[in-house]
Amino acid sequence: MPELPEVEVLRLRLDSLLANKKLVDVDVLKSRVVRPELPKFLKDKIVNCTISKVRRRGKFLWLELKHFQSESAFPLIIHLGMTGRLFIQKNIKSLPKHSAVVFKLNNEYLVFKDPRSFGRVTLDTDCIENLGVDALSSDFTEDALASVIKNTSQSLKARLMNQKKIAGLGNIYSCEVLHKAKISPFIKGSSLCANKLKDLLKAIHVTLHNQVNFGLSLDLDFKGEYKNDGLFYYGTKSTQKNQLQEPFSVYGREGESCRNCESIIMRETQINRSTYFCPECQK
DNA sequence: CGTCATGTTAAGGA
DNA sequence: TTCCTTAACATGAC
Repeated sequence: MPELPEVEVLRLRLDSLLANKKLVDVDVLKSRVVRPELPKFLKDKIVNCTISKVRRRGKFLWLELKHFQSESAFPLIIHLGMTGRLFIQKNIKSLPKHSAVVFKLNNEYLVFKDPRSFGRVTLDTDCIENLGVDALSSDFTEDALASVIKNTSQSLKARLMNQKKIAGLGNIYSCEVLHKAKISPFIKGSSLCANKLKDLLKAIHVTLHNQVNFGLSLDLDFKGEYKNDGLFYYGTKSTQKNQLQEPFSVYGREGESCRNCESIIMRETQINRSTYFCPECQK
């Protein structure tokens, strides 16, 4: 589920559903997902806290918690990893397979499920303190982008995916953004001219905003099924006929033709991931 | 059977 | 020290 637009859509929906609700209990079913602290420590800290706000930076989501007497808030951080999903159930008579953590509220349950267990629930703030600038924040300027992509031996795409430099772009949207800006994923960032740098910044903004709007347009119902379950999921294209499709330009389109120039989209391995690109548009 | 998958990070090398 | 590359984590879809 997990790049910036999907997490942002989830954040907006969760914020309206969870604000001012109280955490009554927590049940950790997959202890691997709660790390590095122990599940008991987590439970002791968060039970009886109230959720004041749901926040996000990059792909990290957190519930801002307050103890009933205390003024200060602290974050309960949730990262979805590759397969994490969050949804709300009225009861827990049947929990989905691979449920990892169940948060009990007064009249409902917030369920975190994660088959691959790459996701994480934690009180340890190291992971958000070391993040780079959020790709949708107003601090993500031309200067910020320039300082991230120059003075390195890494390829431009590797740089875009480095969360310590820019928070929010993953493999899908890094491919998409570079195609939109018509820039090769394999070049060094230092070789980008000023105009191309502007194109790239704009492509990042437009692509991410469009995807957030797309996600908000989906009809989600938080029932915890694979479809319409409260998650903006990139696999939605395989659901109902009247559902909008996520229109990727290059990602997952190896062998298909580029919509700009008709060339065949290629796939190559780069930093252990698949990079999809148009060899004509992105020279 | 084999290959691929939206992500992070510990460990090792330069 | 810092910066970079690789392998590993665990399960499912095709």
